Amino acid sequence: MESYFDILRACPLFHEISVQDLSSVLSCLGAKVSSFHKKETILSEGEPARYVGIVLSGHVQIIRDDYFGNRNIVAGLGPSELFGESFACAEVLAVPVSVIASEAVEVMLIDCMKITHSCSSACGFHQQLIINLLKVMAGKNLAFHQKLAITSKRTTREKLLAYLMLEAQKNRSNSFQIPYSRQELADYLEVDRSGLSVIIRKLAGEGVIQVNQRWFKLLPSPSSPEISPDHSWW
Amino acid sequence: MESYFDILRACPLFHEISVQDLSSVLSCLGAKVSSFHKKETILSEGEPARYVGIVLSGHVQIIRDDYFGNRNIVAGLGPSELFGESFACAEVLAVPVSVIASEAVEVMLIDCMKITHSCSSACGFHQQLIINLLKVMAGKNLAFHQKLAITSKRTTREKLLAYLMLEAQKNRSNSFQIPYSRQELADYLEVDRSGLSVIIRKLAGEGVIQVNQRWFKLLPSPSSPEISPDHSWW
DNA sequence: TTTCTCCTGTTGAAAATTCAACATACATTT
DNA sequence: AAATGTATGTTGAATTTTCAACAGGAGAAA
Repeated sequence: MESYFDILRACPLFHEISVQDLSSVLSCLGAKVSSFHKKETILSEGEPARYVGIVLSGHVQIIRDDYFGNRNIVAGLGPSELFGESFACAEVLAVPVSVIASEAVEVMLIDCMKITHSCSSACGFHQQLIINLLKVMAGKNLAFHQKLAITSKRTTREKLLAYLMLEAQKNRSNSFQIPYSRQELADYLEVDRSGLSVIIRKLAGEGVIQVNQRWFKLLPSPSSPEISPDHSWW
Repeated sequence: MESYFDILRACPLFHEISVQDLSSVLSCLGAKVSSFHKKETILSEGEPARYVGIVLSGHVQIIRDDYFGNRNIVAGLGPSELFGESFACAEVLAVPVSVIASEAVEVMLIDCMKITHSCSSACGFHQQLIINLLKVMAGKNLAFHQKLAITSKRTTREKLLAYLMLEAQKNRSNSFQIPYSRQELADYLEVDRSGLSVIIRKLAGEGVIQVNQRWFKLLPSPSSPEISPDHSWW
């Protein structure tokens, strides 16, 4: 368990909780660690919600498939990030999405009730945990607004550029690596994969971006100044 | 203030708080009531977030306009519903959306800090308020998932039907009134208004729905059974 | 190396959306 | 009654997306 402390310290759920206390907090919460292989399902659509998950290593994706096989990637999550907290808090009987391991992943699972209900031994951390959970959820709501800002754009081109600009902002650099393959990026942006390919090539041809696999670089345009100092990357 | 008690009692933020205690809770929170005319702006994009809003009467819309004037209606909210709680909790310096009065509206505004930070007089309600706020946010997250399930559909027809089915479910009836005009519905579904008109007429022609202004009725199809007992409405 | 699979890019045709412009209906104001 | 403004439906052209099918390349496995 101790080997994950760096990840857990960066996890907003444990903000303001010291490393020394972490062990006792985790055992009070009954935290368990599980591993999943690439493509394995961590939580299936339709299941009741109970656990809050924390990504310890690897990546997971929140997905929703419709009856015709179209996949929508709601979000991708990396180390220190939480999933399932909203469903568990709302005590929904059937979660509307699935959570899958997009690559080999380790997650920590915590029964949400153990967070929101103070324990009998009255350890003094629940108050802080609840406040932290509140902030996590607020942050998740903001993330949803960002996703909406992307997918509400009408064309593939606008969606892609909106996404890339947000990624550049997150990475504080004009060049960055995205966590999605082409098909996954299309599923995230809610567009057709082949159409996305065409747009990417076109934007590169216009000198708006440079691309190499999962690497992207936003090139400064004459009108809009660059976001941050750029440096070559290939 | 007392005239709003029925609305406030139905507000999930005050769940498990008795009507007798409501007055003292509200004064402890420094709750204020404001009125806004139709189309007036309650909160402007770019402003810092501070207040949680509760709709007392009328309707508000959470909107985002892009630089080309395209409007996206993120959500519409009626009496007893909250807005702004995520931004206030996350203490964002510039909210990414605006909140406008889609019709004449009264709202109660509460400083979010007063909720999340226990007061000096140590009134015993903060713990309950925070738990309630947690559930509200969890519910908002679910609402976002629903909205994504609608807007991630690729065609206007699928978006409209997904929306109408959710409304029918909410109203527990195949016939219901939607809170949006045609333009607003198009902005909510993220599609073109005139194209939406065409689809609505087509669906009515196919016998899938009946429409009259804001009234919609989902007609049972041979394959899928109806959602609930239907009754004529015009 | 060879084979196989998966991922990505390409293409063209079909379908759907957007856009602009106009017609109609309804309500409100003058 | 006339005028005005707003909301909605209609239409056709231009644009964009989707869909299906295929080709090339990278990597894994035999």
